[in-house]
Amino acid sequence: MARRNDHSRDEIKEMALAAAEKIISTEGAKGLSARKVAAAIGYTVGTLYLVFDNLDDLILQLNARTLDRLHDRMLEDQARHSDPLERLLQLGHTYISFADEEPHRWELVFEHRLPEGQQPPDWFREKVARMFALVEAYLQPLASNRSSREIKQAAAALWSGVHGICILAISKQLDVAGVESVQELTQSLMSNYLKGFTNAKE
Amino acid sequence: MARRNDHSRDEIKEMALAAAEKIISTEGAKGLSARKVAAAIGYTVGTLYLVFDNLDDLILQLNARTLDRLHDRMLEDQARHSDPLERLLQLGHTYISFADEEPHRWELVFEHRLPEGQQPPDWFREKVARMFALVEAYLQPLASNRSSREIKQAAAALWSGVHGICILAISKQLDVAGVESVQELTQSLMSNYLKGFTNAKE
DNA sequence: GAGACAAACTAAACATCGTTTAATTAAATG
DNA sequence: CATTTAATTAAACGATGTTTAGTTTGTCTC
Repeated sequence: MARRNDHSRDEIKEMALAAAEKIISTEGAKGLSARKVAAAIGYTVGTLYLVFDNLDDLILQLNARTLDRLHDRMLEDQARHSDPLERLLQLGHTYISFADEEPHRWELVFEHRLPEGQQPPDWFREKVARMFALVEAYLQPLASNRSSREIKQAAAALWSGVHGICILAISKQLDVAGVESVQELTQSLMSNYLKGFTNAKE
Repeated sequence: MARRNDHSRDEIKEMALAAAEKIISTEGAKGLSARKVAAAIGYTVGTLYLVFDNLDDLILQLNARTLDRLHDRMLEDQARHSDPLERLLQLGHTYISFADEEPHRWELVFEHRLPEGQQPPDWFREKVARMFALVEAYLQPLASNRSSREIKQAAAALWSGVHGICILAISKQLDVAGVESVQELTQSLMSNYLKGFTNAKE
């Protein structure tokens, strides 16, 4: 059969991404395959390749959704606080919580590698940059005496740190180090760093 | 042919790991395959499966070597300093340098995932724990007033932070954030955290 | 030294994977 | 109604991890 047109190209894309998300969530990155996604939405692999360039493209778009959702969550959770420091700490908390709730989906964002030499498209890189910018924005009022370059760097340091905790926690390597509470570790990293950063005369 | 016994099992293992290391270094994780390793050492896949349980086993042993080498480098570089703070900062520096020089090999250690539900063997987890212990040991003299639990947590925070920088740097996501020098970022993370951690009354 | 056993090694197979191809079907158009 | 055109599939290709059965060869025993 052909030209069924039961679904538009965009609809198929949406269905495929939704199906892929479900597979990832339950089976992890290794469980994802083109045929599995195709079967889940009642189409064949061929159709999938009509809508996506290849599997990397599909994964990239899936990761974009994850980043969007994470960004939304971060903005949402901000509403709970008005104190600048509290808001910043909340960012870290939300980041860890999200990764904890959706480990496989979060993992895929940061562990998927494009073929050697190939870089993610700009629209993807912007979504990552947006998260940095969020940290930067909330850091600003805490360090008004610092240059924008210093604040940029501090934001990068903070996010990298929280990100590192996230990764090690997900791969269970923090248990080895005797860490009891990941959230507590995150708060300690952030607040100690901020103490050093905001008080330092140098 | 059979029973050539040109090489002992251990020799084959050594050859295979060396070949795998070369493949990883030049082609990255995706370039690694059982057949490629086998061909590189003049044997067949079957022989490889006589010496390793499976590819995951091979990769695990390869990663163990990488961790050993990293640990050695860290100990070596320590000799350059006597000041405790300098030594601790040097740890971070060495970690970043190593990852920068051997990105693919380092990446494989922390991005390789065993099948769902399966955990790395104890001998592997110990190698990771050893690195935490190193940080902890050099942190001790800088925070003698802190409890061992607090020092453990601070060591975990420091290592997670440096680790996070490493990962984001390798996947080029720090460029997006406008970071110029990864080493500078690392030093800033560590020293600001330490300022906060060692000065804090709380 | 001949024969038997066990171990080393290979070739070939299996199922699965990403991706491409050609063929087929059905809607849209004239 | 005939024809074009686009949607969809079935089938194929080469590569993957892993297993299987078979073949070769060193070593041990008599």
